[in-house]
Amino acid sequence: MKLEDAAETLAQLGNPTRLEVVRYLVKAGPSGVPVGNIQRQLKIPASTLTHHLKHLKGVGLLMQKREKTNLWCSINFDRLHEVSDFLLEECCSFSLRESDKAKTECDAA
Amino acid sequence: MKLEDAAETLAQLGNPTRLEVVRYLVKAGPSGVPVGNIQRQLKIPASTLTHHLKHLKGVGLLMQKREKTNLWCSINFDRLHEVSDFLLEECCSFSLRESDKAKTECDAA
DNA sequence: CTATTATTTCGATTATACTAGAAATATTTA
DNA sequence: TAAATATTTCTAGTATAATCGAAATAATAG
Repeated sequence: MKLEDAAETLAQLGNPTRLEVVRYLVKAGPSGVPVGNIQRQLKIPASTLTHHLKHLKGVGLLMQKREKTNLWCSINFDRLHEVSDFLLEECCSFSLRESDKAKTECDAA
Repeated sequence: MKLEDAAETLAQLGNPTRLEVVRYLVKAGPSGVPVGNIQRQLKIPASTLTHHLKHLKGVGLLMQKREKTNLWCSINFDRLHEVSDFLLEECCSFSLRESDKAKTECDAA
């Protein structure tokens, strides 16, 4: 993952409203949730939500699938992994928490 | 980690210049690097760099320690872990990549 | 076709972030 | 104290983002 792409993706995750949506979708799992459901559950005005969904889709975090009148949204877990991987990329040998220093999880890397 | 804090931290990581700094500091390891070193290596104007370092410090990603005229900067790896943990929080059971679906790493969660 | 429900576009307001040059401050060395 | 190096503050221009109401556009069901 290129730095610019990672930055853009992180920036999109860095908005509280969007992060809330992401968390909601993560909990919803792969089957996803309709837009209106998100809107009602998280009490986000429809136009605001559409705006944010477009952002999330733009960086590949969101997948959408139409079924009848509903637009189902689901998280792209692979993309979420890519971002978190980028954050920890190449820091394994330095990344042990103090509390984990005695363990050896990272020895293999 | 609270959602608002995670969002704020992710937002700070979401700027390309700052993410470049973070990556540089990650590679530098726990001993860190002086501000001027970052500035010259990444060719970031001093005032711009100071500005960004303040942001990173503000969300606890950056630790600083003075030694003579140099201000040494190092990454707070624990904080970096907290953020990436938040991203994957509670998505373990859904978070297998397609290519990993056959494996069982997440079965314990 | 009409009504209903779902979602998006438009438009406008407001706020905040990025950038960097110039000047200021701090710290050390001579 | 003066000179040199390191870092920060000040300031200002420019750009981009967040928000949401109202109106517009799907898509389906009756």
